[in-house]
Amino acid sequence: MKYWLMKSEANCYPIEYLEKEKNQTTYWDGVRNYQARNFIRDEMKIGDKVIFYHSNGEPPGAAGICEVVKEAYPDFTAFDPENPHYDPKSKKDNPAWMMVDVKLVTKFKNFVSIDDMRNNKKLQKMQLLQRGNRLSVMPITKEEFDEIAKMGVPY
DNA sequence: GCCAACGTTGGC
DNA sequence: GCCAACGTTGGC
Repeated sequence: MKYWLMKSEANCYPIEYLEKEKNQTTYWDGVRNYQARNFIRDEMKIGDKVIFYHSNGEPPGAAGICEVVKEAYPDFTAFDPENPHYDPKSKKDNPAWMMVDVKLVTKFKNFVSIDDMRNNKKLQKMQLLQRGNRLSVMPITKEEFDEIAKMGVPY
């Protein structure tokens, strides 16, 4: 099993929206970066755990945990000219962009801000915290996942 | 709203 | 295939 961190803009699709979805499940659309796409297409498997991260938030940070419940399939929002994520380069017979379905596991009782993560020695190496990081989907280690989960849901 | 960082595009 | 210009991301 792998562990991931995925960013969603806090003012666009916060974790509260996922909470309200039917079966607390949604499709993760709008990834338009090849490196992130490759992770989704090639490496994400059912049961993988994902840190749901709020970017552009007040403050930015980890809001909860979800898990992959459906593996990569074409991101249909790329085919729709009306959709903000429309990309004419992606054809139905040769889709450029992929998505997975994720289901909410838990929303954190304690929101874990990016400052909290920066101040935690065990999380220093995370790609998220490196200068200039822009990837919206990135792998993290089990240790990092467990640490964030511990900070988010204290006993 | 600013702007550093970085990915993508397109002329050559 | 290089690289300048441009667009986007995302923390601040």
